[in-house]
Amino acid sequence: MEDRGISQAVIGRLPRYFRYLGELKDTGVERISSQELSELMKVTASQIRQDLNNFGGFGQQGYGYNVEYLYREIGKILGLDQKHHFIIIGAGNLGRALGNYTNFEKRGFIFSGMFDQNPKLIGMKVRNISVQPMENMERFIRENDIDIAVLAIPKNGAEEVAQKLVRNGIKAIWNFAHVDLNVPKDIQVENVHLSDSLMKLSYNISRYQQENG
Amino acid sequence: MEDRGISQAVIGRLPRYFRYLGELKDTGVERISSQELSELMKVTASQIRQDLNNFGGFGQQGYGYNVEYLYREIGKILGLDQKHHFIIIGAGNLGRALGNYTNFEKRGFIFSGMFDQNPKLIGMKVRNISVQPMENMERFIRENDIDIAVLAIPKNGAEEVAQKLVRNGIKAIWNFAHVDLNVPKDIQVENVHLSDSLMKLSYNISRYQQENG
DNA sequence: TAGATTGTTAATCGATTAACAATC
DNA sequence: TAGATTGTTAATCGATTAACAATC
Repeated sequence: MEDRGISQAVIGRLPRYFRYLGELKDTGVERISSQELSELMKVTASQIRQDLNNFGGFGQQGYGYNVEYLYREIGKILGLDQKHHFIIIGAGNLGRALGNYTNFEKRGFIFSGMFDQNPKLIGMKVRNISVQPMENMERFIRENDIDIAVLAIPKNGAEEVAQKLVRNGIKAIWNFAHVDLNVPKDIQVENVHLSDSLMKLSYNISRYQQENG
Repeated sequence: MEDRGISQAVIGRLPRYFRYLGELKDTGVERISSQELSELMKVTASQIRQDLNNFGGFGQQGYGYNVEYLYREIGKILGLDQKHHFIIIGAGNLGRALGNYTNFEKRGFIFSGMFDQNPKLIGMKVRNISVQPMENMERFIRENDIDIAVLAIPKNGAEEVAQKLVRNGIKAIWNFAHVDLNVPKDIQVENVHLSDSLMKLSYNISRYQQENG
């Protein structure tokens, strides 16, 4: 398994490659060299070749990379050729916003259910999905082959819900709650801590001002 | 200026320190050693000490760190002692969700305006803020001392809006549009590419399955 | 074939961890 | 003072970049 031990630094760059290649493909570009791509993406050509060669040789000496082919291969590496059913926990503003993102469907992520503990929100529709009470969640996961749960609830309830998710066989949690979840390491967790992101921005504003008056 | 050239790796960890210290403070913990904090946060004590010493010596030999003091100092480093006025461009689901996050206010980020090009959304209220037409944006930025713009629009319009923001003196862009913005380097940009994040999750699911059958 | 460009090895750079003297 | 723990230097580890032989 040569795929083992790919660093998260590399994995974190794959979606960006995928995006640029998709755009190139859509504008009819057939081939591209690591040099050209590096200028477009503002990274080194060396890094591009190193990154790709973690997964195999997708290029051809003297030619470069076939855009369509490379795009498709990176998609496969990212697992976008597979379908994933996901549920959203939390039908607040953020949960509803995520539920309405139709783009996820294009990448194989299928919005299958939505849950909330607030009785007022039960029955509300987000796209074609009705919000269900939390009590239905565990059974729903087991019966509907759900692999991803999107946690869009306040941090207080997050840990408890996460434990339930794990017990019912969820494979991955996309965590928007502002807390670090404590789950077994075979459960994949991707954190989106919006306020952390905003603080980084804040830091960089202050820093810039300090350095430049 | 000893603050110069702090790596983004370090900066990216500051909000997490800030969060843990805030929780410790709220539970009444007065002092903590790098060792104790390292166990809590699952990082090395060495990394904590190194990270903090980029900004100064906040601890005391034989004692550790005063939680309250360190919390406050990291807050200052992050610029959270300053007020930042922000506007949200795009009153779609995501824009509205972000506008409704009252937590940002606690950190000094003040929601001051919201804009959309869709006539149907003009006048809609998000908290106490009315959605205004895009035409008002440039003047609003100049007249209301806005430093941060939250870009919550589709990628197609993002670059054009970004240019307008820059021309009117915005300092930072919190970019949720799925595109890399082309702005001068004195403009701080923090990207939140949700679909990239989801793809990383997808990769890790596939990888885990491959390695474990 | 000659030219171009990959795949890959080697060199460099930066970030993390370990160790320990300084000091509270 | 003795013990604890920082601040900081040194060692290690990993990631990025450079270089170039392989090859299309």
